[in-house]
Amino acid sequence: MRDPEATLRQHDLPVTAQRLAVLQAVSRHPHATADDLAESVRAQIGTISRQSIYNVLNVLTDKGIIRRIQPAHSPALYEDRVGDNHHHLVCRSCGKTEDVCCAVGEAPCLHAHDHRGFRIDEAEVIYWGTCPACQQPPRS
Amino acid sequence: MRDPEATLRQHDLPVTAQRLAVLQAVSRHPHATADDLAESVRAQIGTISRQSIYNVLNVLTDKGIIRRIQPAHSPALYEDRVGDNHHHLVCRSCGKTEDVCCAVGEAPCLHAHDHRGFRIDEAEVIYWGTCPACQQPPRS
DNA sequence: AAAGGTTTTTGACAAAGTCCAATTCTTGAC
DNA sequence: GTCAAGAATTGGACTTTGTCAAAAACCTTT
Repeated sequence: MRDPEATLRQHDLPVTAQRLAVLQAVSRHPHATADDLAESVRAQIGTISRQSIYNVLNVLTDKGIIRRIQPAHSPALYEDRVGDNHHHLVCRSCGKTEDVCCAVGEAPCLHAHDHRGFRIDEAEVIYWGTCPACQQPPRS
Repeated sequence: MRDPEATLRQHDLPVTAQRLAVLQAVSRHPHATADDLAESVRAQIGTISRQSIYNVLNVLTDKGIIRRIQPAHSPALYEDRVGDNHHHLVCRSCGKTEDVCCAVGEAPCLHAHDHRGFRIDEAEVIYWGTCPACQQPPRS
């Protein structure tokens, strides 16, 4: 995130310390939970209420400034990287989450299409597996 | 589901009224929530505890007899149809959920592959959009 | 029919997030 | 710069979805 303040203004959002800090925290910690972000924000500006964390994350998500992903068995994760329709790789064992580019060229990811009368606007893909660390046998 | 009782026995699960009823309810109501299923089961066998609903759904899911899907902003949904790696179409507005066959042939859905050292075992795809009913303008 | 192990039930509990009213802050006009 | 108006933040209670644990009831096998 180049200029968080400008980003807020561009979207007609009043600039507050909480919003700046949350936005920077999301930028610094991709795939963090609301709780993780609260900790990071508190380290930066002292205190913030739980409700504000959610308020800010919700408004930023609604404006499309950040993106929310919600893998099963996990609280929502937030990321900075929007508009490129990338997907995610999630470790079933430890929850480690990584970005992954759309694996099959344009379809079905970037190409919105209709199906059964549904107007489709997004294809969300999560690849489930085991990360390198969790593939290691536990050692004595 | 042809023979719920046989299915349970095939998986070494003791046959109970609760399990039979839950299995039949899942079969009759694809994409239902645990709560929906509880209602359906109660209509069939009178009463069942909330915990049993979860116990049964969990054991059936673990055995691969049913499948759990967890779209964002929704409690978990359960379905009967397993092993064919189909995907889902979800309406952002009303939550209506439909099955959809893998849209791009074999990849990336049925073909497990590795990426960044992750051992991938499943590609979960959710198509988000607006269902036909929710596309209608509200009428007076 | 009885023993043993599994399920079911009940009730408390936990995590993630939302609702609401009161307070504080930001913005834009003067 | 100051002030008013509207927006954001806070704190606390609450909701939803699901799990934990112990006691009671049940299913299978002998």
